[in-house]
Amino acid sequence: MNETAPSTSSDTAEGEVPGSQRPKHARLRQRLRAEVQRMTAHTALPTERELAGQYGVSRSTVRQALDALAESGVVYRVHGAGTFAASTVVAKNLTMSSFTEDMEARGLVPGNRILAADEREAGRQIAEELRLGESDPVVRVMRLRLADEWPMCLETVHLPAARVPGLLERDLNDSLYRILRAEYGMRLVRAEQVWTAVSLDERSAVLLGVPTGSPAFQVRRVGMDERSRPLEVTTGLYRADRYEMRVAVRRGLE
Amino acid sequence: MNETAPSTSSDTAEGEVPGSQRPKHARLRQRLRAEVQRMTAHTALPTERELAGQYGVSRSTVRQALDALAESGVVYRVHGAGTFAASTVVAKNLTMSSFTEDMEARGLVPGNRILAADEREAGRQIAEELRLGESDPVVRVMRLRLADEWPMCLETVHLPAARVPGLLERDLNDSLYRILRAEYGMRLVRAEQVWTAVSLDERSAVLLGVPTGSPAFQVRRVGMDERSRPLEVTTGLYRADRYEMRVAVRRGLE
DNA sequence: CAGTGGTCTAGACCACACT
DNA sequence: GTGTGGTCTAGACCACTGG
Repeated sequence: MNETAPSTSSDTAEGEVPGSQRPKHARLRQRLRAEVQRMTAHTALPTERELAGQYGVSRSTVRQALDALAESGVVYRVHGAGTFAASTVVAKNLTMSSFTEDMEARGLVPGNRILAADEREAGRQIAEELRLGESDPVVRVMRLRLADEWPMCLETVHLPAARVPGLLERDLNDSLYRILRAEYGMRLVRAEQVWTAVSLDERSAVLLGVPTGSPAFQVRRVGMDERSRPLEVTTGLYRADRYEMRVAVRRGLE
Repeated sequence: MNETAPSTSSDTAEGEVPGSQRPKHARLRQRLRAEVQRMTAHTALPTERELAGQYGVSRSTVRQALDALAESGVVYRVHGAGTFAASTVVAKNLTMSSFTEDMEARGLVPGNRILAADEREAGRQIAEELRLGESDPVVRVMRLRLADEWPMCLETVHLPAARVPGLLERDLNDSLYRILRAEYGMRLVRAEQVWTAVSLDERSAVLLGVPTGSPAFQVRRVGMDERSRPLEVTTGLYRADRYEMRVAVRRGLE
């Protein structure tokens, strides 16, 4: 990217921390995404060879950037013809995100009301999902999650107690996942989720402020680190009248 | 792949059509996936350089194959340490699939009962989603979809009539998407889906064989080709007691 | 046909993990 | 240190689109 010149002493420009140098393909991807999103749909981008020249990188690096953008549906490629801006993306790929991030992405202000926070035995199902013993202690946090002050979701998080000493003494009104990452080094990067549609029982309905029997989304998630080790189990109950899931999907390989 | 030897006359083995030669990275990915799934979790794969040697390809090609496997959660990589088999993947990435494929993936036998098949005006919403005029004709196909002979889903497909001449004279008990692809060259590769949880009205509940007010998944999908041009709009109503959605998700880039 | 994206190679250097 | 994955380059050829 920067200059092609051998070494003008400053490779990191504009107040960047020298050590935090991101790879060229990542920076290029970011720049291209910004430009593409200002283009009208189906407009052709410069060719890969042109981009390589313009940004002073090799064609492989350009392709690495474009691969990611094509993967997430920002551009599409037509073999032999070119690379084009895709239609305005209304739905993103489904990614792992916290309630806080999810609401912020929807333009809503996330809120929180702790209903319970305690330590208890794992029990059969949780133990199995977290790969613990049945009587191992787990921390349970139940929260009513708000969007613009209104009830949106009833959420229960289970964590291995051994991994999060002192968690119950902390302020849980913050994003729990920021705490887990910052204080306990738990980096959730993958999850397996099971979505089901349910009718709300009386207790849940009252908490969510809707009639008993109203439809709701139930999502059960096992969050894992990069090595696929389970770190947390979360169950969420979302009001169906206020929550929908938008997803962009692609045909898989072979 | 195969032998590194210059040309043993047969590069395409086992009854492959010579013209259908798939790229090396795709074949390697397939072989590696098969091997990895026979390994126990967290076992290290050979190094990238070893794999390159073993299969007679360059390291870049190995990486192209491994990138795809890491993306889909089959393996994970640890910088400086190696590449490892991930835990048994119970959920796949969410991909675009037809009802038929979906049921077959679940080990169920898909079935079909046509409820209606006709041509009508698009109307406002469909027209907008298919980028047609409001009074342009669309073909509508309503089907009750069965799994192991039992009602699973109520599905309504809308197609631009101009794109599918003679469709209504065909046997629609087959996979509709196979017909669209084979006969009309419509290649659905992307879709935007909106999932909601609903309570079934009386008419839908009767058709699905459950009590009125039972919970259900509703999914509305706009299917598109590689250039993001909409080709079909489908609405599905799934019995919540027989259908759940399992998804593997990852944290997005930046 | 010229021009585009798709594939592949060989080689270099860097950043990180593990011992 | 040694070895791993991560980044990047320069160049070659193929497959496809579109005039």
